[in-house]
Amino acid sequence: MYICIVKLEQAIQSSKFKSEVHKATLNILYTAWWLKTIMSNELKEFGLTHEQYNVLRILKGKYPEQMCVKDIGCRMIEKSSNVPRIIDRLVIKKLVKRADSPYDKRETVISLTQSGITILMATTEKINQLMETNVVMKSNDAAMINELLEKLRGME
Amino acid sequence: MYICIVKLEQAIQSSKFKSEVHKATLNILYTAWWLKTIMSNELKEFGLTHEQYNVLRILKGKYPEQMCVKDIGCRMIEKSSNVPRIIDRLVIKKLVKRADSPYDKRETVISLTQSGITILMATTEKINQLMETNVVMKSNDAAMINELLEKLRGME
DNA sequence: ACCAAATAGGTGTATATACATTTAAAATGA
DNA sequence: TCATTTTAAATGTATATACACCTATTTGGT
Repeated sequence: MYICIVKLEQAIQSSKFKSEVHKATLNILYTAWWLKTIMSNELKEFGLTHEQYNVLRILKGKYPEQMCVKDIGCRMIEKSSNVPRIIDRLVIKKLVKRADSPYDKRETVISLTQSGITILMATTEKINQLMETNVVMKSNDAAMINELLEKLRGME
Repeated sequence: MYICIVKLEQAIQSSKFKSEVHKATLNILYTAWWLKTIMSNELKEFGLTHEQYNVLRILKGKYPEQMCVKDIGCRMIEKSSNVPRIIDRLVIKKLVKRADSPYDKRETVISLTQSGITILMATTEKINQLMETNVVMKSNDAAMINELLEKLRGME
């Protein structure tokens, strides 16, 4: 997998874009794929997928509290992820535990296990290193990206 | 599906980011998901998935020439897409045709059918309208995004 | 209290992603 | 030339995505 290609033109072998706006759309989609690919590459070593890692990180944010499936779903980057089945796989690996909620019998509450915490810490360190060395972004560039992306999603 | 949420903090219900750089990473992933979601919503009307549409557009770029499967794959935004199986579904819908290459018997060459052209034109018009009204991006903002994204993927 | 509506989680299916493997054909090179 | 390597496409499997649908609760109105 060729993840070192920099220019969009090379990456998708095309140089005719309808406009800068059209090119930016493709660039965002391509960069997201690129980011997911280099991250997944590291996660593979830990037997985790990108989405499983996302769920673990979300649980960590509330640890040691438990979270219900819906609240996890609301915090996912990709909203349509099928959280119950991602949790199924984390349960099999004993990284999280599922239990009935005592307050609402419809809810299932999820919590990190000790081994979930351990793998998450090791993984996060690796991912942070990876980002440090592979993603070239100064803080003010990042702030600019954040501003521009939130602007483009806005519609008032 | 709630696609009108603008701020990343609201979108993923989290306000503690390690840094602007970390936030930008999540923002890129979220924005790509957001873009794919609003596009897929339009494509559904035509019975197409985002990836099928991508393949049709790539074929359009060379039309009326044929393209081999590998060349299509090289131009995909998401490189790991499984092109043969995406083509399977386009063949079933009679939007593309598969034929053996006369020059290299390993290759399969793919071409748009008339009905592929027709659906592609109608779809592209719809998608363009959608982008026009939903994606707020001036040309110089887009240029800035392109510059920043290519910079962050660079590693020299 | 009771019924209708909403909500939480889970299940089913088609498609896509990620990765490994297979088969046939071409390219290479001793 | 012939054997090895490389390449193109397809296939197999586990996971994820995008939908629709189902079941058990809870909520809310009357």
